[in-house]
Amino acid sequence: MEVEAYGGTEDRASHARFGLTDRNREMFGEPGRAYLYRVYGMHICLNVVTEPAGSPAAVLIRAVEVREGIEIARASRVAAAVAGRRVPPTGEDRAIIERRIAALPAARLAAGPGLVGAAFGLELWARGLDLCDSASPLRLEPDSARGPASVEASARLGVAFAGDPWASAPWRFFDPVSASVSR
DNA sequence: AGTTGGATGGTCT
DNA sequence: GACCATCCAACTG
Repeated sequence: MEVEAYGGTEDRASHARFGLTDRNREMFGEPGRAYLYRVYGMHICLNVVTEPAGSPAAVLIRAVEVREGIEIARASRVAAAVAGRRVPPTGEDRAIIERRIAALPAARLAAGPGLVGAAFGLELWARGLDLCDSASPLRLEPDSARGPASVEASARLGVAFAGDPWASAPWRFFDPVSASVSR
């Protein structure tokens, strides 16, 4: 498990630094909803909106441990890899992708922000879903079967462009024991 | 083990 | 027109 916190207009690493735009609209909305965006033209990233409407902030879900539906997650990873191609992959290309993903340990299926989107088969239509609604197709639920996780903090990744203090703020939180963390 | 570059397109100045 | 809240394969040493 691995997450990163992003703040409002003052946080130079946050999408909210531009103020309200079409892309970051969800960050300014109700807490507990999903904020999704596309990065590098191909990956979908999932965030949880965390502050009341009007106060933009979100937590990026950078990595999770897939504990159920592992084969579904593998199939979603394959589908995402295939969909990311401009030209349709040949049968051989597809076989290579399938073999690579079949060989992945389950712990690595969603071990990165883009991989979380791929493993869950997320697309932009999931923007704004209420993650706290038990009827939502995408939601947060307590896991009573799991003990407390250990938590460590570090600087956020991939935000050097923001400069200090934002680039070095220790707002990445992860379970150092977990194998399902980006690297 | 560490570094580099390609894929790929929306978003913002 | 430049820049990404990324991932992976293909290099170097």
